[in-house]
Amino acid sequence: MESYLNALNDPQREAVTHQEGPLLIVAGPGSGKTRVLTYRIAHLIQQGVDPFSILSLTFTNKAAGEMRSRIAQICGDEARNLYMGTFHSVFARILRVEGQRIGYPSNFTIYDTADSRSVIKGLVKQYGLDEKKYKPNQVFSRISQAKNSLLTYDIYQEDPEIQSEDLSSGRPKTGFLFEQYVKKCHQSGAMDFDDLLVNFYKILKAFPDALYRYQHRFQHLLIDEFQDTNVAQYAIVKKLAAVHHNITVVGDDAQSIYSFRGATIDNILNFERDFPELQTVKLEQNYRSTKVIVKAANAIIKENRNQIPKEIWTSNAEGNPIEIFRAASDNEEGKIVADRIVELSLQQQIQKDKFAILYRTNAQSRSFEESLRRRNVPYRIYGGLSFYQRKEVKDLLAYLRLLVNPNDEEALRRVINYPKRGIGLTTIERINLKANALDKTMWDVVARADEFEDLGRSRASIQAFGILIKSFRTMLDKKNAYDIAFHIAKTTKILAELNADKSIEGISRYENILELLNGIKEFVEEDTVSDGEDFSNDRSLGAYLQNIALLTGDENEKSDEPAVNLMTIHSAKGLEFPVVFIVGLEEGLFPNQMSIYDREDLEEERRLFYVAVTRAEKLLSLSFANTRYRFGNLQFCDPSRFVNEVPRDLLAVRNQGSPPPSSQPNPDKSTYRVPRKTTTRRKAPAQHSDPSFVPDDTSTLQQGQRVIHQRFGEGDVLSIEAHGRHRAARVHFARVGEKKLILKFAKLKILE
DNA sequence: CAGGATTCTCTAACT
DNA sequence: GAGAATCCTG
Repeated sequence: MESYLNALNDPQREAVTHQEGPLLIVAGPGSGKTRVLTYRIAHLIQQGVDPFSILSLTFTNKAAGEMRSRIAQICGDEARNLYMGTFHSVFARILRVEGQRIGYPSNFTIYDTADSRSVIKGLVKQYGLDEKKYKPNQVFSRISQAKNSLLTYDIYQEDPEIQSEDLSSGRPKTGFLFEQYVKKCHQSGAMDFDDLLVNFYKILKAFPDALYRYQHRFQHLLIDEFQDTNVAQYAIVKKLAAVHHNITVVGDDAQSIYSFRGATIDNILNFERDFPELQTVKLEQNYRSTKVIVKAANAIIKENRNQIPKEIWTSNAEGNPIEIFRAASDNEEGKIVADRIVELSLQQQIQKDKFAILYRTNAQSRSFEESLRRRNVPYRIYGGLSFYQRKEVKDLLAYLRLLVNPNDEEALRRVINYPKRGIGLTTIERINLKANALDKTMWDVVARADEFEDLGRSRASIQAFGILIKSFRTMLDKKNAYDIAFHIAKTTKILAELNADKSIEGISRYENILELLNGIKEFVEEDTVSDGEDFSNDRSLGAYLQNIALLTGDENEKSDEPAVNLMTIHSAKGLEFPVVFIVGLEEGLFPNQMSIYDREDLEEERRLFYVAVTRAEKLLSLSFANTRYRFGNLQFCDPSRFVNEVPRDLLAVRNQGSPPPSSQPNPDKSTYRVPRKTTTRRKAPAQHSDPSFVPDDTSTLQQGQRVIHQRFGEGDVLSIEAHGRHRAARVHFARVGEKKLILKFAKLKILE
């Protein structure tokens, strides 16, 4: 039974058999990280550690599921007792029990980002703030950032630096909105994703008995993808491990790609400081990729200034050179890639599921979908709009949410007039005002509509709605989740209404509802769940909602036909494929426009490229297009600088596609150099390209001023905001639309 | 208040 | 180019 230790190399074995105390595993891509983690957990169990006392945290559901099943393969049933899942799902589970301490019901709702934005939008309206300035998205991400750094709204509102940032971005009321948002969520019995971290931390901090309980329950902590944890996550983990110090973290600074979400590499440095007796193991041997791919990866990451020096190596075969394709357009890029997939799978008998197409943004999937469909190549898209985010699905789910938690205001707003029952916006606002005046929730007002005279003409409809929901609620204890959901879909006529729509979209909506009902049925009938993060036997409606709230999209796999994998690079993290296509390698797309002005941002993009490259086992292919549709209009693109960072002797040019539309005589086919600034061939020649253009000092630039940019022409400054440590201006240019410019770098003349 | 027409906005990544 | 938000009319 100890035989699994023989399958490991020295550092791997050291990591697996490490006894007590803190352990940092620095794991390069393909170095057997997941294997080490799973073996380590299995080893702990074999050594007599109770699986109930092991907490293992991962970053995505995908990773969690994979780990659990791998451990089950070694340890069998015992694996079921492990406490294991994503940070969010594990903490959500704990908060069902502990949330009461801070005034949350055990059946609290989890708001997704759409719900959160909707709350903020409502608040902006309610307080009469400028809806043009206070965009829900921007306010929300500001609040989210604060929460992930464990800043409360009090601190936020008192911090002079934060306040001056909000002031200069034209949103001084953000702190106020933060406060109102938190209060509104609390009143609605709802937590957003960030609250799942923040509130757990709050409880650990404020209630010593709770802290004691979890410190002693979780004797061993294991954290995967540690480089992608944020301040809140680390603060919690640190508290939990403070007594026993049995904490293993696995990470790779070179693969840190979530700083936009508050992840900070400082956590690794803090870890060494907080646990001084730390032992470190480095896993540098790559078992995944060919020598060519490993060499390319090393060369790419060397371009970054900030990194822990290390070099991955492999004893695998040299392998084929990296292919590179130039396409005239995004559509042609789709065709080239699809053709190459067909060719390879025919020539070398490669199964379709061995291929992956990786892109920077979800929007890029379309040209590949089209070309694959045209060639009858099956494919599977990961990510994008999840099943549970579709309107019709959310609508029916909102009924279920409302039953379980009537204070869930977002759910109430969603269904109060769906299907149409004559309760329009005016009436909804009236209910809201009344609720605010009485310091009650909207549901309280609806439920007691008969007591309120002044609800206008729709009062009867409101009453009827209240009675309807109450009648559904009586089913909660008697019927299972499926029966309730089906009953609702039927009696509200949602099913009939969707079935009546025979358009293509209508049919698909109807099918989605049926699929949702099916899913609920499956959930109800399953007696235990052994994979995924849920391992309780609670089959109630509340349990169902909790179960799906943190799912992302790639569940519900129905076809088992081998299919080409399409996904963003972010969601490809942790995965590997024999043949990988990295597409859309163009300046402004990858690296993304937003990140090319700041070294740290650019380095994160480069790490993302590094992650993409290291997904490939045997064959790697890069491609870019000369033109691409974005915003629905044609843009000309330069090849990504990242292409040039791949050593030339590792590259093989596969084609030159159609000649680029501009005059470039397609010079040396063996290389694609990024044109230097001087040779930039932009369609619209700059109006002010004259060398005498002398930029003004923009250190005091303010919103409302008018500026001239060399290339973009005249524009109005919409706002000044912080961008990392720099000041940035959001400028609307008459010719090219809105751009965000880092003032330190942008050359601007001030007009007025 | 509902339904249709039109306009706007967004596109960076995920729990 | 899609999907949501807003406007307009009945």
